[in-house]
Amino acid sequence: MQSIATPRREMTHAPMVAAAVPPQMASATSSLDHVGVVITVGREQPLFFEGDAAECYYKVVKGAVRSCKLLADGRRHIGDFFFADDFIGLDAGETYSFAGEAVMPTTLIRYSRRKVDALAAHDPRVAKSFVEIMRTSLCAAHDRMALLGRMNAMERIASFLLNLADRATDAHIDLPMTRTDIGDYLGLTMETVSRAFSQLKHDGIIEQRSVHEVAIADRDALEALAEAA
Amino acid sequence: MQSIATPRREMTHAPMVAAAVPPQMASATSSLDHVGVVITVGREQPLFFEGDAAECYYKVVKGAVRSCKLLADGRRHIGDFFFADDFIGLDAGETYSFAGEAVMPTTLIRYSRRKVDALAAHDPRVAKSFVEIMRTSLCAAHDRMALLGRMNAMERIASFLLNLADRATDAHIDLPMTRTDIGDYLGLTMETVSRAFSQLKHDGIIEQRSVHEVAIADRDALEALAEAA
DNA sequence: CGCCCATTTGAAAATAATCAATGGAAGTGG
DNA sequence: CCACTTCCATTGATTATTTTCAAATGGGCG
Repeated sequence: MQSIATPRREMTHAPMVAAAVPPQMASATSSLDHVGVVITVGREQPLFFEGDAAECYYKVVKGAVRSCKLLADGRRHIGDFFFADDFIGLDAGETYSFAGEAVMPTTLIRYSRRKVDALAAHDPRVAKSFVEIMRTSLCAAHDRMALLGRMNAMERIASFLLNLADRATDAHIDLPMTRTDIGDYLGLTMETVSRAFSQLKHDGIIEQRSVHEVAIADRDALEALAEAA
Repeated sequence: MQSIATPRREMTHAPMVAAAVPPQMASATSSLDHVGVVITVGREQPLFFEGDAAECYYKVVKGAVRSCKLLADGRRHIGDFFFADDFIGLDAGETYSFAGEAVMPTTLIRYSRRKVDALAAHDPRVAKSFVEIMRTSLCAAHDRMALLGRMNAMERIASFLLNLADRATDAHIDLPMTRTDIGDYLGLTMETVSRAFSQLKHDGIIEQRSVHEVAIADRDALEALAEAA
């Protein structure tokens, strides 16, 4: 009875907060399917705004979503990126505490929160999978706080890339988001992000097929740069 | 049926992650009492280490606990401070993802995780209160990520003080932790923390009765400094 | 009373931000 | 289909904030 372990994602260099549904939960969450509706959202389009009444959960099918918070003077923080299989909204109270926006054209399943919560209330398997998602998110959030609080620019970028690499299916990493997005996610400016990428490329640690696609050429070196974690 | 709202803590300037048991849950969590053992821990003493098998939950009765993560080269990050009524450990997987240490002589209740989880498994009220604690923690964690990623030193300190003030029972704020602790919590150095306090004192925004006790003299000014959130 | 350790304060150094300009790719419209 | 436009990324130079290094102060505890 493995109530706790999440084989799916390693936490070694892993401050990625998004929580995919763990594989052993697949059957449980698939019971949600009949309350979900498939929707598509265009690039840079909002899913919901910060402060909106939180009436839906979402699961990403294809594409990428970011969660954003805006400070009073317009500074932006990206809380997380959500990719295929990631579940969005479990942490909401009455309202969403962040905006959800599509980074690229994205397909999602939208669930009525009311229905799903009711379903979870008398299906312990569903409830448990939700708790597990929250638990994983919480650990990842703590890892990312340490990253934001204590790592320098290159360490943050290296951790970020390793993180994405762990999620990726093949050798290359998709970066559907802009450099500004990455900066807002890592607590850096676009320029600092760009310089870090240039440095990694110059040092032969990554290769860049295009702006939005990189491959790790020297994983050991990248891990050394991120070793702080 | 208020399944969501947490009247207890306002999130306005509130990146404090620790989650107190919401008041409406008190009766539910009090059913835990007979599985808990009261323990006391001395100043700077460990409760558990990062990586230890997570066999217990804890609730602070009196005193203060910090959660710490160490980076490879010794840099330290404090994930959270836990005060009276805060619950510790719900986010643990098989092992603790951070160390728990008493900031001052502290009294806690230690719960067998196995027993509590079993209890939660067939008492929906307990399970629900746990989910609520995790949900609150997750929101607070996101707020604090934005703080760490996007706020400057003075904004972080101001937010921190307002946060503690919201939890405080009377007009003055207890700071049982050291300046280094505050720095490790806010992603700053001890010196930067100290300079911020000196500045606030100089500007008449806070008054310092002692190193570990301050009073907010000009709340509006402090809120203006923290307004970013 | 005196020692020790945390805090405060100061000066110098470093990291990242800001300001500014150039380069390049994707998409639009003629 | 090509040229134009626009937006994003890159690179460079300068500035600012915070860190680091160093010294002095002071409060609490034995």
